[in-house]
Amino acid sequence: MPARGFYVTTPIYYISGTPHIGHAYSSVAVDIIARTARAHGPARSLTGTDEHGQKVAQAAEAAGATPQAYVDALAPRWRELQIAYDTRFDDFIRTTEPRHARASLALFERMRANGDVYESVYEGWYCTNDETFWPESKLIDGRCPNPECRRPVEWLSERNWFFRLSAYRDRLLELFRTDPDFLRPQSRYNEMMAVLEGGLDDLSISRSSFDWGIPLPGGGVLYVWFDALINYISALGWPDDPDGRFATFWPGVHVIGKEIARFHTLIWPAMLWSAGLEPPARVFAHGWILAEGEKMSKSLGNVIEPFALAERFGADAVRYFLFREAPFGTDFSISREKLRQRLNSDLGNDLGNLLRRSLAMLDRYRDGLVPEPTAGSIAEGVSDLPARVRDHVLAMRLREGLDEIWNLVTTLNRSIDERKPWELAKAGRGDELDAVLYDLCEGLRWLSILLFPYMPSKATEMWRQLGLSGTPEVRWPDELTWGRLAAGTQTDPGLPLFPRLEPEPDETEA
RNA sequence: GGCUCGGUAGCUCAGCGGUAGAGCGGGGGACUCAUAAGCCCUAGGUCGUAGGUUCAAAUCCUACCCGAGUCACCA
Repeated sequence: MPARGFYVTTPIYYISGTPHIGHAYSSVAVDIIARTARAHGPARSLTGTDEHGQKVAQAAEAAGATPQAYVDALAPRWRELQIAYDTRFDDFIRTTEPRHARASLALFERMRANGDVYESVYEGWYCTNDETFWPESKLIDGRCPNPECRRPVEWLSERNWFFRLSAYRDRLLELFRTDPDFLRPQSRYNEMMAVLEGGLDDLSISRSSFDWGIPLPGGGVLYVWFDALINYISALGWPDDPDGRFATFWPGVHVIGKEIARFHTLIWPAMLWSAGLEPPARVFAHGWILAEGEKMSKSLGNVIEPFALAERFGADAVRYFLFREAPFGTDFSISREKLRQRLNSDLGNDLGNLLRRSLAMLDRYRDGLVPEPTAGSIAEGVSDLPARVRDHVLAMRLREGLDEIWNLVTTLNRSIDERKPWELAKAGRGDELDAVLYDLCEGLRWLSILLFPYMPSKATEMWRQLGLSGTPEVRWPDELTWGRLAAGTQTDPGLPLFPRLEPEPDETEA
């Protein structure tokens, strides 16, 4: 861990959309990374909503509300998603907040002062739905070429501000070449390199045909994407930085969906450079969650509803599934059946049952009191586990982090079968029995701490059953030392951590 | 169509120049502390196809087939 602060963000979510499992996925990923980082030093996480743009203005009008009233009514839904998935952010930014407008205008002015912003007339065919200008050649029968849109386009002639993005191509190429980890995974990196090698066009960064956006001096508003990106630094208090947050936490790490890699790795760094600031430290573009191998869509009727999912399986089980099922970064499929199987097998059988059988034996043989270990232990094999988990998580190898943690789960289960506490008890070999029982409790304490970022609620319940005070949200370097668990601790077994789930009636069994 | 990524045991994936691996599922076994959980044993898969380079190729090169993505401002 570097001494400076660790800063990690989700994309800001377009407020008029419907929260779905992909949003939860981004948020949980950032939450896991941030909780792990906090266990080692100063860390901040950020999420929020993107509230400007013509689409929002039109939706508001259709709903008979002012844009501001409209977005105010929608914002709580996005906070609810955070609650449903137990994600905890240090800040939640809305692009309609004054602090964001201030930062956006300041950035715009700095870019202009540096000569990277110029005024020009933009004429062309414009699709309101996509908020995009299309070249004549792309139109299909005079309509928007986006297959999911296909609405009629209109001829617009606007005097707008443009950003000299083309001037930053060489610098971007250098960034990509000198830091191959700047954008991951590799496939996204390759794609952006291809775009760079093809050259960049200047970018229109204001709109004058509608007014729902951050107003510019002299008329017009900032283009929604331009202001959206700035959220990452406006939330840190830039440019005034009264609390020193920007100085401490920027540059940060952005977790995004793969479809917006271009904005985050080409446009955003160039904007920052133009204003004399550092580009983000790293961008991780994750894949999509598919339903049975297909993209979720309303027309296919296969949309997985995030609130119902968390309700049925529990936030922690879904969180676990999302990051155990596939390497972070790739597309993968989700289904209720797969989720149930993971829950029963990994969480119920391996982990939940380990806690239960361990505490049951402690109860039976030692009245639930953690014994004094006087014989050998399994400590040698696990000493470097926390560092391995930390390295994986902070490098966004979230699946590998869980794999490592599960090695300890397996080690503890195996150790029970090998050392056979029931035989030790019958034979009156008290020291050896104490050693086994201590190892189990201490191992479970470790698991509680290591799993806290992934499954905060269940990890806390483990902690409670182990009879520990406080929560498993502790500094890893201090607490993950074998033997810190105090002898004499009174444990408090409870209900099964992950009760077995029976198949749903409509579920097809494999 | 250009470009990118992938095609390895039933499923999900790791390996990426040196005698084919893991988890899950399936099959078998010994136990009993436990959520009929856990533990041990068990997969003989022409590593998409066809060529090539090499003493040696899932592992490098070429062509092709299949799937996905991107080029088109939805996590």
